[in-house]
Amino acid sequence: MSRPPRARESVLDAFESLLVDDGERAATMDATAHAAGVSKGGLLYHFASKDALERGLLDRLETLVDEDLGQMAAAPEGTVAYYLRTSVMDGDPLDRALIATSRLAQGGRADAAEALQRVRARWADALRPHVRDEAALALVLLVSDGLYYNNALSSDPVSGPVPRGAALDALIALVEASAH
Amino acid sequence: MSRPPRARESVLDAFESLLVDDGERAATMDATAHAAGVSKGGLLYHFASKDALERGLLDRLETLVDEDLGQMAAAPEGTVAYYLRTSVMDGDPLDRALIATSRLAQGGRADAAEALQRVRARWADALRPHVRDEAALALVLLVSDGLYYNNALSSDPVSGPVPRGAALDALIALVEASAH
DNA sequence: GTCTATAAAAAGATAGAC
DNA sequence: GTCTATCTTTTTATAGAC
Repeated sequence: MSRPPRARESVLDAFESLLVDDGERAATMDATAHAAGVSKGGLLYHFASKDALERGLLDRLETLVDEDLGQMAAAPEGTVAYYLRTSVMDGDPLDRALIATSRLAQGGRADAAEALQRVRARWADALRPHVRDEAALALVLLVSDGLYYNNALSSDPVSGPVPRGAALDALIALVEASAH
Repeated sequence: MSRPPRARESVLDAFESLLVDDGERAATMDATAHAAGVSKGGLLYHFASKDALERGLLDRLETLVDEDLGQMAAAPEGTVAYYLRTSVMDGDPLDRALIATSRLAQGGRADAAEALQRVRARWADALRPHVRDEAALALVLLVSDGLYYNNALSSDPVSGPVPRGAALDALIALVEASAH
């Protein structure tokens, strides 16, 4: 278990927060350094370029997805239900890394878009044994993508058009009925 | 029917194309002017600022959604099937305006995000009479959102993870079975 | 309506002190 | 490891000629 430097992690946290809360435009190196409480020079010691900073975020995403795949396999409510429920953003580290990466991808960062497609393919492989056929798999994946898309759009993650509580339960029941 | 100046429209086309093809980062005023075949001064005559250019795109989206709602109500295959089928990007003007607006939204443009939520609400109102309940409505909307999200991520709109042909037909059948 | 020239600010990156 | 100072390039915007 290699422990990355604290300062490096808080720079990454700040970059991620700026992306999630204010969009790709706002996530400059200057703003990131300021939000992390370091100078631009301090930031550049840990990440030598904007590109390196972005790669740092993609690496973090990869690690968090590894962990999530483990959780998913062990979920008592079932793989599909776990996957859908955790697609509704509640601000956990994976949610944040995913939204932040999606902002980079839409900004025109090709490797961020590729990273997102890669993690989606890994989730697809994990779900496939638990659904009836490919159409059912597509349905589950697309509903999850839709949930993330809406999470990414609304500034307020709690209100907005994303179903929560009983509405989310009903949606999951509906998808599971089609998929199993 | 007010006919907007040709040059103005081609500036808007160029801006939209840059957003769709290369991302928000690439869609600068300089690049837009160049792609439209005008000078920066020429562009600024039609759109006095970056903000005005972006508002121009949002206005275009609004108009195209008006037209689409008319088409949707008259679709012989049914409202839900029409909605889902046209959520798979085939490069028509509405697809492009929607993806371009989504890039602006993720870039941090609050009014673009609001515009997207507004058009989503209009589609929801049009679909509601044609589905069983709110969970079914959420399902249809989220599958569509998921399709757009994936369209927006893959540089190549034809390959990539979005179902086409028979796979799309199977998906639509599955959703309709749950929704009607 | 469209152009060139130029200003003003912001962004990414380098150099070197501490 | 972290800082300040500086440089370069890019981006937005203005002014004014044609």
